[in-house]
Amino acid sequence: MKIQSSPTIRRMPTYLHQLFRLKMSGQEWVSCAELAEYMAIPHIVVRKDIAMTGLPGNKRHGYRVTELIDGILRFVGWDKMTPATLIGAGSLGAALLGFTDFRAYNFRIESVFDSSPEKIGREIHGHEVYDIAEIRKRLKIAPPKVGIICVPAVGAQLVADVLVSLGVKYLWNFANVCLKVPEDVVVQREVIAGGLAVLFAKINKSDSGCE
Amino acid sequence: MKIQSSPTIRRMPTYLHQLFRLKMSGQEWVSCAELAEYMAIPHIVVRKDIAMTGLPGNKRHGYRVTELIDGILRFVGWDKMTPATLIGAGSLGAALLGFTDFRAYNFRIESVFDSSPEKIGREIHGHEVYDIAEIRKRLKIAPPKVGIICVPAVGAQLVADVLVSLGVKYLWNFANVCLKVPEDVVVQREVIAGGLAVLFAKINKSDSGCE
DNA sequence: TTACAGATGTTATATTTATAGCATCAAGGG
DNA sequence: CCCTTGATGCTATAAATATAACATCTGTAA
Repeated sequence: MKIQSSPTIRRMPTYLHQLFRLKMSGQEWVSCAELAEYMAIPHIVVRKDIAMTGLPGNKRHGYRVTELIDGILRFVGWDKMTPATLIGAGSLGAALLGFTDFRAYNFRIESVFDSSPEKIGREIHGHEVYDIAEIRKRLKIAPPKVGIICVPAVGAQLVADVLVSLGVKYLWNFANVCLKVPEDVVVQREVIAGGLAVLFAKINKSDSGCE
Repeated sequence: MKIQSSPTIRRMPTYLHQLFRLKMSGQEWVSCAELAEYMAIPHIVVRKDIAMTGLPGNKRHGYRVTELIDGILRFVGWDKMTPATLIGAGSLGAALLGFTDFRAYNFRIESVFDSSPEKIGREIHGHEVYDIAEIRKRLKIAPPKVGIICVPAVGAQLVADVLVSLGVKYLWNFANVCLKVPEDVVVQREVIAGGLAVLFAKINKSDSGCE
């Protein structure tokens, strides 16, 4: 029944993404100020965030890019491989399957399920779509750690129940409902409209002329 | 250069969604406890959130569902119509076009653009996809208030520049980059991996056995 | 009438997050 | 050799958010 959102943790993927780009471009060192400027946030925030990882920095050059990447991956828990399954290969599910950064996070979507005959058997971003009717058979032996729910709201609870009964303890829920799950199951719910609400809060503030 | 995420505001769409369902089912009154139980959060949180809207409640029955809906819509700024344009009709863009709650928020996506010949001219969830090359011509006269960026990371900055030059002051950015925009332009960036990071934070906590 | 239950409203406290200021260190240039 | 610059690290404060405890109101039932 606790609440937490942890803005610090939410910023980590953005740091990572930029760090990967820097690494690719051959840059060896990076400073808090540089990351902060890219993200348009105060550099203190970046410093504090990185401090949480426990990674020491060099007082002259900042942080070594590769070390910082490893440190953040370890901090978030992305240093070890995590298997996942995705239910619902609609547009949102397809978007997730096409998200390339997951590989860098060692987050592996190992199976994809859908109920629509048009989608079953098709391949999306290299993942074959299985029939949802086969989910028990396919996941019984080795249930993945994370279940990603991308089905329409009406079917989400049913999908969650099946996943839970298979032993999946962590759910990433994109459906527009709040799921009822046992206490030992953790749900992370994504609310797209939440971001829109925040945008509107900014609109209201700037439209009313203050600042 | 400020930072804010405002968990309170992010919860509003979820309240709304549930309230719409209650309204549809004919329920007239709702209590904080009922909303809290649905969302699996402490009821104090709900009370405080609703208090922010300034809406008075009835000490016996709680809040009138219709009044609460209107109060939240007004609080977020969704009581008046907001026109928007969406750039990038890939899977993510299509998912957004299929998000039905936008109508309830008076958030209207009036035009959709893409650069891919396969998509131009097609219709997605009732929206015809226009050629991105025509964006200046089509939006010059009446630029929408909000621009939704759903293009791949490489093209996002270019799209943002065009939108800004057309007078769009608010951007909802789903691309995996931080955009550089003038000071008077507001960007709300969505980071899907952020939610995954939060999920992993919960995994680490529960796996290490504390609690 | 009166006690009670169930709801909001109010006030206070704890916790988390953001911000600011200062100390410290390390290289480079006069 | 010392001073400056630019980076991290540390400590303190401010602001936002979550939590708790208590007060208040209102209908219902004994």
